[in-house]
Amino acid sequence: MKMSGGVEWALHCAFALTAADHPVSAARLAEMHDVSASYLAKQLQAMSRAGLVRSTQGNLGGYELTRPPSRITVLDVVEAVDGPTPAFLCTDVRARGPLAASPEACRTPCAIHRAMTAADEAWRASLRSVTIADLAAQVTGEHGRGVLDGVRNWFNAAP
Amino acid sequence: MKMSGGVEWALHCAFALTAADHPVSAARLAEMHDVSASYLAKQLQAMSRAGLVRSTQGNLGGYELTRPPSRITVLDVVEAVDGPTPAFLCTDVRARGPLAASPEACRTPCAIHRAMTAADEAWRASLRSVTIADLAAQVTGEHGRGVLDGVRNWFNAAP
DNA sequence: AGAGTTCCGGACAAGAGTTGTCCGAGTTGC
DNA sequence: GCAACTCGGACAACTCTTGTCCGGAACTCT
Repeated sequence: MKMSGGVEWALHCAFALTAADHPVSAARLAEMHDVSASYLAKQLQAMSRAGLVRSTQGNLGGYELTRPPSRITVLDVVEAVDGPTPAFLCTDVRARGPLAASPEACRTPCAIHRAMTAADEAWRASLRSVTIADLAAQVTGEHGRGVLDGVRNWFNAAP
Repeated sequence: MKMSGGVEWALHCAFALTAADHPVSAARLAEMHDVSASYLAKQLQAMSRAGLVRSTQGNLGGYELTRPPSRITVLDVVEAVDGPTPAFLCTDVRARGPLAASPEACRTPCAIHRAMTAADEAWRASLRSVTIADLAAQVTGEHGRGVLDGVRNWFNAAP
């Protein structure tokens, strides 16, 4: 089981956009993190489809957050990029083979399915409890306010 | 993000082996669940490597649980088949690019890394809280004792 | 209005990981 | 000792992710 690597990029972008007061282009975000611009664009488009960021075209266009960072959870970003589908999908094994359970017994999800769903929900709840603003607060609390200021200055500097 | 489909098979096998008092061959387990025998063998080998089941070769060989089902958690099976690697792997994006953080600032995992690790741990804790015996108890509580008895009888019947 | 940016969506190739199959090594029972 | 049966790991086929690229549309500045 592996999560899409683009999730990490998207989270870092969401964190960086916290310090921006202008739209930031995808190319600039890619340059900042030293990652592929073409591929990062794909993640940003996914975030745009999910309504987390707003994209403006044109000369001074780019991406900006649609909501205050305290209203964007880590789960929002993960689901936007990686998809909302749970990792475990039940194929109803109990309904196959010579000992197949009766169809009416399969109306409720099986015990295995429930255990996996509960774990998935615990995972989501944990990600839902952390917002982008929390991440920013942790970073400034540990490494000082200079980090976000540096990002803002770099965004405002000429390319 | 998608989990290996073999995890579901392995869990069903672990559940079925609860009702067995003899070693059961991989072919018989595959026939019972109507899945590919060759591929199911791979999952059983992984469980054997993890020490969850013991394999005996020869004429009446097969697989059997090494511990009582109350000592085998769902997480044990998931990690045996799907691997113990967490889904999220941090590539230390903050240490790259023109705004790279200083190396000494990267001694501790970044905030994003911590959030993902905490969620992963919550997921694992949920899976760890359910044992194979719990699954069997749920099934008998909902569909009666006949289910496990049927499995046992089918195992004891001649192929 | 025109030129220069920028995003958007899709098509496309490369790579990794999963899914599935096969045959040899070893063991057991007769 | 023999034969039958089993597991175990090595071997392809396939799907999905990763990554790239290009044309079209929209916006800003001159």
